[in-house]
Amino acid sequence: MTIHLAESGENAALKQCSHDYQVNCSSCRLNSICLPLALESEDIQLLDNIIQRSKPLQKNQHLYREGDDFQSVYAVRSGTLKAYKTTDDGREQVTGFYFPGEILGMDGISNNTHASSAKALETAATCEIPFTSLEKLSSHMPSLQRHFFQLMSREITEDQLLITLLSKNSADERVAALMLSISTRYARRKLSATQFRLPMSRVDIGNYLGLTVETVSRVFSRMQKLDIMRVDNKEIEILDPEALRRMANLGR
Amino acid sequence: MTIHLAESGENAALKQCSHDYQVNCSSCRLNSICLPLALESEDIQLLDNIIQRSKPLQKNQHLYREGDDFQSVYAVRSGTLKAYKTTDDGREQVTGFYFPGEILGMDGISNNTHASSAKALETAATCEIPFTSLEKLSSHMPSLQRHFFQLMSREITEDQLLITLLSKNSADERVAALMLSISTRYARRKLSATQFRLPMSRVDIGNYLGLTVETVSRVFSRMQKLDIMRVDNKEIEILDPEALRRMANLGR
DNA sequence: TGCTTAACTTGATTCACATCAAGGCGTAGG
DNA sequence: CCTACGCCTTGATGTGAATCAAGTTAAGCA
Repeated sequence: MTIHLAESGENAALKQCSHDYQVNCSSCRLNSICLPLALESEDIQLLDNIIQRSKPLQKNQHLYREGDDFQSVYAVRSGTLKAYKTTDDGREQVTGFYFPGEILGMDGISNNTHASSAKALETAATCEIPFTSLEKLSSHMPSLQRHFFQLMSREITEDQLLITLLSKNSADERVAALMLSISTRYARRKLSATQFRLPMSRVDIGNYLGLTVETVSRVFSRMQKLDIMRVDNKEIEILDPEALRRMANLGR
Repeated sequence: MTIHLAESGENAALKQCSHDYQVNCSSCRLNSICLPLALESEDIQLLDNIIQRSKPLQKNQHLYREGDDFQSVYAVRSGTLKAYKTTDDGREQVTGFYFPGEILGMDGISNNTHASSAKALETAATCEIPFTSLEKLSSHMPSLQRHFFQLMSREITEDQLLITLLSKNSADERVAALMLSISTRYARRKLSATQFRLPMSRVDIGNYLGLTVETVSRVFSRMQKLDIMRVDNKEIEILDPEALRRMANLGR
């Protein structure tokens, strides 16, 4: 069972502080939304065996960088990360934010090279899933194979949503849509859907949504004035979810 | 030369006119860029067995529609298709163009429902690959599993490219980038990289790139005036590829 | 504790592209 | 053959968000 104890007792120590350092998928409170989803408990055990849990990343530390050899995909255990690409002229494009239970790094599969960089927006812990092991395991576990195909497909549909957002929606709509998306993701983890702290800066938000910081800031002010949200720096409180949905104008 | 005889001898007839109606992967001239890529010839045979080749779609016919049950992914054999989503307020977002050898429909895997619609921009033939069969086959053929993971990952990285294009680049840059992309895809099929016919309308281009028809048209005029491209309705000739790359401003 | 720098907000101005409007051209159908 | 419609182009005008410019608040650090 023991995977890579550097020295004695590490595993035992980890078990003791399991609230911030989960040691296995079976006991992880994210397992219903993460990769183990839809696996039998014995299968979860097998998956568990290939997963490597490393020490948390500090804020601004990289999990991987664009161009790095692709070895693994990662599940977020705690904290938040952003994925981004750097264009040749040095500008940055944020391609996604990753919350606990979400998987990142799949864009590296196609070329065996990470197509984007990932850095921690705050202290963050991840589970590393070596891809070759995952591939082998998938061959023997149809439900895992299926689930991983679905995860990749989900990434595609989410990218398409962002594409539509960028090409068809106004600044107000984009920001509102992001707030709704974040709210939903908190709710999925049984956290408040109406009060939360944004882990990313205004710059990151603008960057993700194809807007400037100034515009993002103005939209927040506008939402505040309309009593749709209370915005106190990174603390968000959604006062009128219905109005927010109307503002996002995405339908349902 | 006769193409789709309904009655006897269909297979034999097809073999005779294999240049426009490929009957198997082994003899398909697209097999080096399509799904069979990286498969052994005996494995290609197995893949071949699950693939269904149906009669061509006419222009504007749908291959599948958003919301349809997901059963299969498709490889383009000839012609071109566009994938698009319809937003709740009725507008359309083109999410991709698919040329011969390219795979579409993977966005349906996540929900067992097609997340976008696909329609033929001109007469087009496809190979239907039933997904459950593909899954089973993948379990037994590591190289196929790997290749399909890579295809999905490629779709992700390409969507990310479009995201960056939409959020960071000017109208000129977007159109130039699309022309380069199309040029590359023709070249991959050993066709001219500098002279080709655009299968899609200006509306579709605008829709894909988040621009209006008028803007697309103006960019084409500008390119023509600068002697970067000759544009005669849908006929394109790239006169100065280097200048086009500079205009796209994507670096290499 | 105060200093320094990063992150955010707000206002004034500019600009790229959308919108509105009209005319040209190629193709299908009577 | 002519008419009609879809598709494309070009011009004039409007506008949402970018840019430029300050100032404020929050946060790291000596």
